[in-house]
Amino acid sequence: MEDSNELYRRELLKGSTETLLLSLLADQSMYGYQLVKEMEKRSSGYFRIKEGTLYPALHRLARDRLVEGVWEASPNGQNRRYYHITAKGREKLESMLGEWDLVPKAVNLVTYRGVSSPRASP
Amino acid sequence: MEDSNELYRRELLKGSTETLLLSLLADQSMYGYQLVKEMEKRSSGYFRIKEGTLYPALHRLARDRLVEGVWEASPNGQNRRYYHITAKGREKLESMLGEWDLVPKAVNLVTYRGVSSPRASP
DNA sequence: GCAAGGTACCCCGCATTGCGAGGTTTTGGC
DNA sequence: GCCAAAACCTCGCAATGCGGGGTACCTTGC
Repeated sequence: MEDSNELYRRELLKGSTETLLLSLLADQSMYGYQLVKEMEKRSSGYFRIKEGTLYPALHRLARDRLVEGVWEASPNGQNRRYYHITAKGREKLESMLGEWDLVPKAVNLVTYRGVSSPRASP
Repeated sequence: MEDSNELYRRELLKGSTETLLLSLLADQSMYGYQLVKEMEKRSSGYFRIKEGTLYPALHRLARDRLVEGVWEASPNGQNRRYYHITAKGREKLESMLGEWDLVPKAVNLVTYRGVSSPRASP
């Protein structure tokens, strides 16, 4: 009875991938594979970004100049593409996190569910 | 500088439409047009579901037996299709809201952003 | 020295969703 | 009679996530 929820979750997470990637990259530069592992680790296994999702997303971010990818040789000699967040990327991240905060608030307005933390109030 | 955010929001909200609709219908039965207005009203204008989104979504919900649509004549005599949530729909809604709670938590784990409300404990 | 598995990158095609644009019928105000 | 609003609907596009497939390198065990 979990598989229907998996599809639901997939749809739910659409659009959030780029925000999450930018968040990680705002902290430190990483390469693709590392991003997958780090994401899973930090979210306690919740976010398991697939490679078929990751690389296209990184390319979009690069295309929009939100990150910059540079090939660098790792200590072992293997080539890795490290992604660095740009100034524009940081701006965008701020704006995205702002959106991210609004959504649950609006959802709570609609669903009512316990007036748990209406901390905002002039 | 708002239009890029609109596209982002659109992606962000993918998958949440059905949850929102079920939430409203859990409260009381409504017809399509009413759902649009009520959603916008309750969310203070944040959610403006378009008809091209609404009706397909309602049909999916009906197909999955989460809601039931019945034609009824309104006081004026005009025919409206009222949607009623089913028992299965209520179950599903619970499960969806559960997912909805998990997401922001996992996001906070990844983004760090202030350990604002770690209310969840043992 | 070599096979196997992990690291690390990538692309293609499918499924799903949200929406703009368009269309229909009925009601009500002028 | 006419036009806006209510109320329903469909079609095609764009965007995303992902499974499956492909490549190349490095490390480890034997």
